[in-house]
Amino acid sequence: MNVTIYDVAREANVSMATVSRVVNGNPNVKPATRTKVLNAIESLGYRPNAVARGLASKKTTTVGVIIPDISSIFFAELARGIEDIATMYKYNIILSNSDQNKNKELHLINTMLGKQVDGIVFMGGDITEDHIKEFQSAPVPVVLAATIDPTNTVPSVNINYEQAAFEAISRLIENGNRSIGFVSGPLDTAMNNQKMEGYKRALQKGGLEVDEDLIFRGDYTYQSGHDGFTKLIEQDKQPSAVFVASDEMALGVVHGAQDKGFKVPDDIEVVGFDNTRLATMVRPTLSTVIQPMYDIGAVSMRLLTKFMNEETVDEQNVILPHRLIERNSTK
Amino acid sequence: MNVTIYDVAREANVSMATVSRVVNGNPNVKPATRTKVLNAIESLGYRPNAVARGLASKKTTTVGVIIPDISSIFFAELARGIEDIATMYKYNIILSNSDQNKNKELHLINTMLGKQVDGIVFMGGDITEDHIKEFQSAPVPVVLAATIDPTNTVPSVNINYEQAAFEAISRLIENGNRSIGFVSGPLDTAMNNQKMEGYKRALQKGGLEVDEDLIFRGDYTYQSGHDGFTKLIEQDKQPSAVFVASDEMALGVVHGAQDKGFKVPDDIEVVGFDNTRLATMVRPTLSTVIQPMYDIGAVSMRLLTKFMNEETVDEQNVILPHRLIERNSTK
DNA sequence: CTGTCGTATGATATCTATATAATAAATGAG
DNA sequence: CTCATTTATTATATAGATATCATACGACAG
Repeated sequence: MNVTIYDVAREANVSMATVSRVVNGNPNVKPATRTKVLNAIESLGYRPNAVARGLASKKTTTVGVIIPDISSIFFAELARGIEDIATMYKYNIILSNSDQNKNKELHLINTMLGKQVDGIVFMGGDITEDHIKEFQSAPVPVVLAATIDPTNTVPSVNINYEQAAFEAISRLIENGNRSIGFVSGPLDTAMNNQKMEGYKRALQKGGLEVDEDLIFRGDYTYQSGHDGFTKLIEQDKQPSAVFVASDEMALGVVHGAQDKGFKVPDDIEVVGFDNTRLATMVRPTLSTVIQPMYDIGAVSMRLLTKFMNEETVDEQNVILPHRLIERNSTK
Repeated sequence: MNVTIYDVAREANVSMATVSRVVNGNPNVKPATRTKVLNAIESLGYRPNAVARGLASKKTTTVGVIIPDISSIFFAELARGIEDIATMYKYNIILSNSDQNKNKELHLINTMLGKQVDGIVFMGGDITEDHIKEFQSAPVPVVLAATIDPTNTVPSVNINYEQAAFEAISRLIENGNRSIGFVSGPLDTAMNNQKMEGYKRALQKGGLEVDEDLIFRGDYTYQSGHDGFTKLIEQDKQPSAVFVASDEMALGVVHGAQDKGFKVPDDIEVVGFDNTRLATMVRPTLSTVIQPMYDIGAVSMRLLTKFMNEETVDEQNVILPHRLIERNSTK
């Protein structure tokens, strides 16, 4: 049997209420009593039972984190941002992978609510009405990280994907490219649609036509980037530049080009997205859109703490700054 | 106020005990009663409170996972293996980063035990006596994943790092290399010492001398691999091959070599370690030692479930197979 | 010296389940 | 049809903390 608050109380000759006060740093305890209790705690090796505490106080100091895939370099970085801030505010995180499967996502939300988490950070792809209903009926706050709710109903932290894509493409147009391919992510998410819109808007503004043959729908993997390039280069209107929706796919594009004898950036310019650590691990190093993943994680967790503490929040849909960094895969 | 088991009992005109039985799938419930209860649960939207359940049953179906850095591609893959098996066995995981800081590690263990986790998967570097003491006095089982306890006291899942390094070096010697550099990880962990021993044993067996100038101590980052190569190539006895303790550093070595005008593998052969996804994302693709990270995670979690269920375990220190995969960074 | 107020402490209800023992109902044997 | 057994159900203790309200104790004002 474990040592409980009651054992400490007996050992120190006080009531459990007093022990509780000492443990929780309540100031209304005589220093002498405090010492007595502290000694008892020490000598018995007492460690408060967080489960009992959670039941009595209705706070678990635990937050749920739902993530598509922790083994993805992108989400892992986000998760680290979340966890660091959680630790800073004395929360622990329960982390689960959803694989962006809607049923899993909804199920995980319920499991976590059952575990009485004090809040949830959600990362996913497609936010449906069912998701929103679930979030709104949840008894605790929910924050979306790097995840777009088209209705802007749920608090979230993102960058402006449309604008970011627009800027990247505009830069490629400035460089003189007249035919620009796009290796996209799966088009069932609002985030990817925003990138698509930015791509199209930039082309239009630059007086270029949108050619559906120059758009390849990848799945974020290196291999799909490689495949994407192969596909694009077969088109009549061969692209002289490719905008890619993630760095990992962009590496695939770079190597796909090199494997076919193209020189990057001389024959083909490539711009990635995210600025994961990968971007500097290729030759040539990758020009990419900086998406501050760690910060998005950190800011969403911080935002969540505000909701959990019932602090006032002036803007519940945070947009963090992005930036295009030009390395050696562009001219 | 939330709906509790008591509300359901009243609604269904049964006792809370019966509701509890239905919820937990106890067969001793009349089908008619079961239906009545299920309807009440449905109509009230009852969701069992896992915290109360945890307090009463002393089981939380939650396990703690202590990991050096979730944003590392290596550990992220391990974590995914852990989480998948945890999910399979209906456990959730509380995940925390330790940065391999001993105080943080010990503190996290205590926090998690306070939260009444049913078990712990621990990943770290240096396992000290303090760690072992902590693990042994813990009221729940602990399993080490990809982490070596020199005393073999604590259950663990690893590969044989010494043998793996030995084989990699032996292969390089077979290829005719007489001067082989080693870019190591930090040498304060048993794992890295094992790699070092394998390196030395292979050299000795091959009749080559161990030259401390050909050993560079990196820190697992790409940059340190790059630096490592620069350093090694300045030595009198220039290496014609480099064995690197991680893939990320190996990429650094490959690019370091290329940046200095060396051809890989013609001038310099490079062998990495781990076989992370990075290995196929470089040109040339990286020859490396396959360490099955996902499997190590999965097997350690599976091992932990056995301990938690008090099943018998025949071998508590599991060694998984490794293999050298030769790609294009070696001849 | 009494009454009041703030600080320190205690007693007890409460949180929401499970576990256990007691009881009631149903089933089967003789 | 009765009694023994098995199955179904209830009542209640319990897990280990916090929250709330009550009480005791000094200090100090009047």
